[in-house]
Amino acid sequence: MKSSAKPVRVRIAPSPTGNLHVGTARAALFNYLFAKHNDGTFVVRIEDTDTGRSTKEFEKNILDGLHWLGIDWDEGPELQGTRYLGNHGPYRQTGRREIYKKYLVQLLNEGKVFACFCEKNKEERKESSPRHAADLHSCPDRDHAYTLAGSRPFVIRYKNSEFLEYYARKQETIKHPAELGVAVDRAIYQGALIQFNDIVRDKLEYPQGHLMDFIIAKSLHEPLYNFAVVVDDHEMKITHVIRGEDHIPNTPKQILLIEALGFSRPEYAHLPLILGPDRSKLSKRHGATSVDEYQGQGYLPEALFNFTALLGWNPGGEQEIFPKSELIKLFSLEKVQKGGAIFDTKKLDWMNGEYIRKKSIDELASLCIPFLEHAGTANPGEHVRNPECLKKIMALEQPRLKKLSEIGERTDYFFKEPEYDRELLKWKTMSEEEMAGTFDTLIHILSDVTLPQSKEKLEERFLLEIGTGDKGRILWPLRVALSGEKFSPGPFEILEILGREQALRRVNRAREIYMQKV
RNA sequence: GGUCCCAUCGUCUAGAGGCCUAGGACAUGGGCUUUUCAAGCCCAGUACAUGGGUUCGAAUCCCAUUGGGACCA
Repeated sequence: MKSSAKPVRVRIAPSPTGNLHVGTARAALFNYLFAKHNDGTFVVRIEDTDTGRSTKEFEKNILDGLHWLGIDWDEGPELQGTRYLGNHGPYRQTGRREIYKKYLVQLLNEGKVFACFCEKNKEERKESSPRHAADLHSCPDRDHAYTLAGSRPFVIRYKNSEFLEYYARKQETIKHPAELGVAVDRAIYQGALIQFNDIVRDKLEYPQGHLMDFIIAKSLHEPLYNFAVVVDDHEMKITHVIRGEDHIPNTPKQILLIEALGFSRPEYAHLPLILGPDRSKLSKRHGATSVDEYQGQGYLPEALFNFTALLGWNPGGEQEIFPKSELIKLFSLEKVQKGGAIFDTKKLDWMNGEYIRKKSIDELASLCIPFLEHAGTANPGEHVRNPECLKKIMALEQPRLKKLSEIGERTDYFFKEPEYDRELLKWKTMSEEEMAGTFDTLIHILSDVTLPQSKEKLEERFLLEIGTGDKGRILWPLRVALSGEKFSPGPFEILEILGREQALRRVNRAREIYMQKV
């Protein structure tokens, strides 16, 4: 998708205060798809701070998670920004303090912000102020000249109320916001309505009267999110800001800052939220929320990528399974959904199964080995060491598996003799005599055949013996004797893998277990 | 509480005024196949939140109500 327009540049700004949340991953995914679709650049900038304790660890987790999903970036912390269009780094907020300071000083000098030395901390304000007081903050410092004198703590506030006064002067009928108190009528403040375009939802607007002086930095060295992100978007030449809907309320503040700094406005696209089953924003109380948790449960990156891409976006056809390249080809922000989407793991499970079935046996085997070892069932078993055997097991489980993490539990009977209830051996309503006969037949056949043999050959041999009767009479007890499970793959497949010695031992043991109690 | 955003099956969604007695997928139920479970194939049920407009015609456009969510406090 070559476009003759200027190349798009998008970014994500994860804050390393936790693991890679699926919401962040989805935002990354959409940025990635958009960038790739338009032959543009995808930037990762880390919104770190000094206060975060395990920031480094979380950052690694986030970047690893993105890599695992198959989302790679053109500029970001690991690549040093050397791949495209020169260096826009550093890509960590803590490395850019001088840049922020420069713009902070500029705004102070132009009188567009002021240093506020109010001692009132957050708790005090909460208690002493009427509702909305935080929005209508006024303090004696706002009229003072900027000074660094004194070591008192201060915050830097954007002087929004001044601009409101300007609008007020333009229209004589307008009252000063302070006089109006809480009720700010948007019609009265028409002139102060911040409007911006959103690719997903068309026009959005916000009454400026609701954001009076707001804090943009805690000090010259500690910029806050809204300020830092505006500076970085400008410095990094970001053309499209694609992020979650929860950022809509930040946008007007950022626009005010963009205008104060004389930057140009990027295009905005706000993505619908990913919700939990109760329709509130997906959070820990809903269960797994981070990409590494899904990885740990044995979801394939392709499946999670495909599933997440279709959460809040759809290319319009009836297809469900899309390889990454196809998603890139089809992606468009215009087709992004407006309403939030519930993260439905049932559908993810199905999709994961589809991707598991697409894997080659070799790939599946190497993906499963860590899970087998983790489950402890593969007691570094001879079967794991024996690749031929492992492959056969994989082929058996491939159509059944929804998550790789199930592999241990599903196949542990290959690695150790199964435990089961005596009654499970009985097929429908067989009598004791019939069961005894079945065991005789099984031992007879198993002693006769030479294993290993293909399951087709085995089946042929057994059917010869069984004749035209009810096959379950022989096959159900055999299957249970071999697997100990109520549900499992067929007896011939298991037989083929276990070998004669093991099979005979298990059938004999089954007979013992069955006879014991009578 | 204030502001903003959103609204098609249980869930993800198709739908850009007539192709809609609303299509697909997951999930659910039933069937085929079958020694069991999967996989596969076939079938079924289930949705345009409500009320007003606009229009010859509305899931689609406008308004209100209701409901949900986000952000701020």
